[in-house]
Amino acid sequence: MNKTNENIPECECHEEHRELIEKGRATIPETTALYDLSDFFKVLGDSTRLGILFAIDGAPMCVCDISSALGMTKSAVSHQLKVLRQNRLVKYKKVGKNVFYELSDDHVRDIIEKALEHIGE
Amino acid sequence: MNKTNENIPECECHEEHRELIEKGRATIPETTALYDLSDFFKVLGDSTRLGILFAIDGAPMCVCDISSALGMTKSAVSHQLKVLRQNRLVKYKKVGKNVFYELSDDHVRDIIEKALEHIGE
DNA sequence: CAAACAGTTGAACAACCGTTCAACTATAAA
DNA sequence: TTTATAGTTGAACGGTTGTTCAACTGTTTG
Repeated sequence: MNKTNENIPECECHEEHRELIEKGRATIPETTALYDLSDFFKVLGDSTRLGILFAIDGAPMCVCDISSALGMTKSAVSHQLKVLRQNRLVKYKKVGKNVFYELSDDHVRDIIEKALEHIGE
Repeated sequence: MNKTNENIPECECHEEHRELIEKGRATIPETTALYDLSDFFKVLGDSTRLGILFAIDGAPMCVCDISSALGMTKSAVSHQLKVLRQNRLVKYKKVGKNVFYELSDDHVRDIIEKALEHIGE
């Protein structure tokens, strides 16, 4: 027979596994920290944003140049730069008509490098 | 006057910045590698999947226990475990009626730790 | 001043994604 | 073999997200 509206869980293993469950639950960060972490990875989970980060790694670039390097419109790039700005992954300087973007610190580079190592296997 | 259908980019800085653009473009990995990388981060960019990874860090857990630890239905957890399986972030063993999941290697732990460091600032 | 250019922004649309629901498989117990 | 439990799966629904389009701001140049 089918249970509609499957409830949160109440399986037999709970008797023996209660400790395990508690231990598992204890290692999960609090909700807000978990959301912060997933939000951070979400920002890196887009090829356009990653492309921008790679492009400006080494030397700062203006929006137009980034657009050119990626082969995308300035608008699309600007929208993604906003996301990167809001999440503190890039910083920028206004120089005349141009806005130059660069990586905000080395942490991000490290994380991306570690991820590339992980994939290359 | 407004340019509808904004084209890829053709700004003045291109004359002087041509080298910079080429350099930027050169540091961007090829398209498939960029997609692999963003796909990897996409997998980590969900609080449910992160929760699962934290829960099973240390000791393998069955689906029902993971569901209990997260306070979610088995179905929702199973769907996300499938994503984690397909991306080689977890491995599993069948024992009787249960399926025990654990982290597939230490790489992921390192990356998550680095990301937590980055956020805590 | 006006014109041109760099960049930003909001609305809209389509594509994507996570959860729910219902049904299914498989193993274990009665 | 029948029943109950653990887990998986596909469809559907609603919310999110990335790009496009059009309009806008601000700076420089003529």
